[in-house]
Amino acid sequence: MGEDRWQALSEEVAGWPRGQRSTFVTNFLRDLIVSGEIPPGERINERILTERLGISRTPLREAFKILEGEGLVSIRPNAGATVVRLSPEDVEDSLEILIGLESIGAERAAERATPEMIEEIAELDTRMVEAFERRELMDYFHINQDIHQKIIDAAQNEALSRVYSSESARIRRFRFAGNRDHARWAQAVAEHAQILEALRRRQGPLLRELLRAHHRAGWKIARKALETPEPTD
Amino acid sequence: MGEDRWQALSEEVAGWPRGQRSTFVTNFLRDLIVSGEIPPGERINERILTERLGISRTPLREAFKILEGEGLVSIRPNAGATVVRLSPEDVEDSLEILIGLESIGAERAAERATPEMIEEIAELDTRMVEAFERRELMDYFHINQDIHQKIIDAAQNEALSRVYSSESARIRRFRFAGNRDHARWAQAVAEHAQILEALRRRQGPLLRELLRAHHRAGWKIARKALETPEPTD
DNA sequence: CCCTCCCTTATTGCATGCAATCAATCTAAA
DNA sequence: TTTAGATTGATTGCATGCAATAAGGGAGGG
Repeated sequence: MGEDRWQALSEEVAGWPRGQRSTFVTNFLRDLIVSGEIPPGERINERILTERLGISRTPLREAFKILEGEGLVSIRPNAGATVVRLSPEDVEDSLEILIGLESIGAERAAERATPEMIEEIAELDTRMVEAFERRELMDYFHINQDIHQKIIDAAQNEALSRVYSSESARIRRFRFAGNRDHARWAQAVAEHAQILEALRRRQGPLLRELLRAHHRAGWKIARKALETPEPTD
Repeated sequence: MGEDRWQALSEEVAGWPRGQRSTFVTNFLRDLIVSGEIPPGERINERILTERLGISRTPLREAFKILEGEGLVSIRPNAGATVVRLSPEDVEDSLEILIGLESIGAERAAERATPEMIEEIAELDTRMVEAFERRELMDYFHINQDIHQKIIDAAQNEALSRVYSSESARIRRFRFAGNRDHARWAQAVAEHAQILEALRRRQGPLLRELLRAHHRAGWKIARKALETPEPTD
């Protein structure tokens, strides 16, 4: 559990404004966790992080509590915070919720999305296809996430956006694996074109089914990559 | 915003164990908020609460962060924590999510509930009918909440249980209003009998539709009670 | 060789102190 | 009278110190 992992982030966060320290640490830590930079099962040492970030333990510990609420870390009394280790079943559980939420969102989005929202999603789709053609997986992945969140947002249900975003973050790392397979990647791009078209034509039920199939197919591939169990460290 | 509200809870929490203080304060505060004892829009004063509870500000502030994540309070820098004020639209948004989640849960529960789980729900249902006959609204309400959560739990999807529980808490206070109308109350009890029957017979789709109708009917009544806008204080 | 107990050290949980910020009141000039 | 500015008190954000606990390691007995 190398201290060297934290070496990189020396001064980069100095001077976070008063009143937002815990928020910023939370976002920072969440990124490290969902990107997999801090691996599942790893204990997060308070002292090392506070020294590297140049903040005190108080806002860091507040961040732990927030991330615990999001299901990203687990805090045991006197044993600190560890990154939660999700089993394939946990991921599948979350994915089932996400699909359910997107189903709700899809029908509402088809009804309520403004032309501007649809246009914004269309632009993201264009950028995503470009990223695909350049074979920039990371870019592609982020734009992809963004599109799905924007479709949800188009439903204009704040609770839905909040829950979806939080649940989505939990399993982001695992869904990334779904794009490793190149054939699947190309297929996903094609599906997105259909999804956009259904949204444009405001075909709610179709949109719902397309999204459902899209996720299931992605997960089928991602699951394979996860069959290799993570190290128990 | 009387300090007297907190008068009651002097010594009752003394001696909360190390390592669980913030958890306990969180639960305690959540109860006060979802029950409406701390009204929406009210600012929560740290000093008063810490003095009454006999704890320091640190675990209390951690509780604020957790509750903010749950959408129950809002923290503004240098202006402390205030109980969020939900509009009828916010409640309806959350309710739509809850209905969606219960739909997922219903079908899974019908497939996966163990006989023990169903039996437990049946016992709760009996107790709920008794509470109805004794006209004990508060008891009834709590058992009712418990039944819905247990149905969800029977789906054996941890993410679902977590999200449902959190989202349910957010709008608990508002759903309470749905039972004020006596005709509706009796109707709700009858619907619960059908719901239990569908679960026993493992009729997933039927269970789903019964729950959906149950919630919609409850909300229709509750909504009336909320048309009277809350004081803007 | 292994197991148990004790001790040391690292780390956590929480209380508290200090500085920054906000809010309310007062003063003075227009 | 009104309003801009200053001032003081209350409250928050964060850093830090101390006590409690856990984790690790060695000594001693089996």
